[in-house]
Amino acid sequence: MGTTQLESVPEPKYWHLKTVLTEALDSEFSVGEILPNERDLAARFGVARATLRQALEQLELEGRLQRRRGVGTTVAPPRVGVAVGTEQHIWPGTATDAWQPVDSTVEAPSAAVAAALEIGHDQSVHIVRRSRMTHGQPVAAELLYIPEASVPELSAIDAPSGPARARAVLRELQRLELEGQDSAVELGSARADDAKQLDRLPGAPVLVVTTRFFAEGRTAALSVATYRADTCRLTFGDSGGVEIHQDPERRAS
Amino acid sequence: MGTTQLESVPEPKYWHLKTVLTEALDSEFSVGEILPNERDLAARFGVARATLRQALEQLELEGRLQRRRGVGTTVAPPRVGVAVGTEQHIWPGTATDAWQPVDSTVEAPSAAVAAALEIGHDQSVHIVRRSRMTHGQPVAAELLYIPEASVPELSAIDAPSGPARARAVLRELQRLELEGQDSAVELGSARADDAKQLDRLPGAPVLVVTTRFFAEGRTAALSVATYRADTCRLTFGDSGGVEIHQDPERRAS
DNA sequence: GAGTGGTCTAGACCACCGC
DNA sequence: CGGTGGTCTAGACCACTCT
Repeated sequence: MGTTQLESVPEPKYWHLKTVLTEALDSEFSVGEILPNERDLAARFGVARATLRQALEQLELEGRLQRRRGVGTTVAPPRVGVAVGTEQHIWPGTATDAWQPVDSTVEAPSAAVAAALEIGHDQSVHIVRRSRMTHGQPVAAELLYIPEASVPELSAIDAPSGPARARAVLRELQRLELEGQDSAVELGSARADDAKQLDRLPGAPVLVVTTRFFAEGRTAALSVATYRADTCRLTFGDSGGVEIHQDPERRAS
Repeated sequence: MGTTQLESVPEPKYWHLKTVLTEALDSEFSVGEILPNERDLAARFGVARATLRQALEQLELEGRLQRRRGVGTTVAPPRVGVAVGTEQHIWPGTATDAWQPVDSTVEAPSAAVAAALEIGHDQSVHIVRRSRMTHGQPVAAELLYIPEASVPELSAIDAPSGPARARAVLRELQRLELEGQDSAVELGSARADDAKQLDRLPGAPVLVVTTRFFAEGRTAALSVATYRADTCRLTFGDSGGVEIHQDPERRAS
């Protein structure tokens, strides 16, 4: 009876692997360093490649690793904090805007969008696509839904297409005075077009931030922004940077 | 050359599967209904079980399915919106509190926690464990770190242990007047203890909400709350319920 | 073309739940 | 106990990137 515990709950191999790798990342690797390839790592740990991949996938989900097909697996930098809660950073068109307009179209809204905007299913909306960059990397792709009622002066289409068109819509929208906003965050997986914009594969985990903007007593716009879950930490509130994790502090080489 | 496109980008099977299943969920299934088991489903679609599971995993990640070992796969209800942004709902001990105290200990803080609380590594902190319920289901597990300086009257330990002890700490903390707070959201995977509290397997995807509470010009407390990513939509701001998804509206049988 | 990660297979066994 | 989802294997081929 003096032995170690009988292990009534044997730990899955991939879970143990993840722990070992986490410790290795904390102590033996520096940011940007490339790991051995999956086949070598699997052999080194004496497991099947699929099992190793299960561990790597979790580590990537937690933002510790970055994997790129055809290239390799590298140690990821700490997640970047991106502000999503302060009005200044979000209300389209503000000076310190991290968003880049991509293009814009006019379409009939889906039922869900129409409901959130409190408009009829037949009233068309402007859809502005934007892209958010941080440190030269794309971190978010956004679809901004704007009822035509919010930009009444835009009846005649002056701007041809592309970014110019998007900017024209945003310029009109900016005339409204923002009265409040309302956000929700949930986990999703990247649609094919978002994935391309975010430089990820389709299905990659993303944080979907849905924001309603209120002006003139109505819902003036609806933003659905998908952020890369692996590289982003969304910050709300006054100051911008909490730097806390459950695990011990990390170090660089 | 009159044929369909040459498909220079063949869609992965699991991705196509996911699409098919999503449509089936939207049109042919109602919330709570149980799906055929994985072996049958795989056979029906003519794929290996592992491939089918890849599709199911994504659907579970998106909150469309719920899988329980030994039981089966069921159609998940829409995600519940949980408010995390309003001070009233979070500041410990408020009347309309959805949190249930579990227990409390005094420990030396990890380096990361000490840094966030701006205290020395040697000053011990109270750690209060709480659990958040919604609709009878556990949705979040929290660790609240409270420097002893924030609850000076608590030097003598009156309450024995467990929930009573936790409540005593919270009661003291509540004396402080909250001056502000500061949150960040990121994706993580559940640690073993959190997973048990959330009724999930270790490694399950969670949304980690890190909140700093400010009072008396200091960081008075630090909360690290892990929410079930599959069932929760975190809401910030005034009103509580945005109900938007990228996909068409869902229906019930 | 060589090397990487991404997809897929067919099978096995295990842990858990409810009967 | 039978049925479920969870883990694991050993192999194959594909898509991509870089040189």
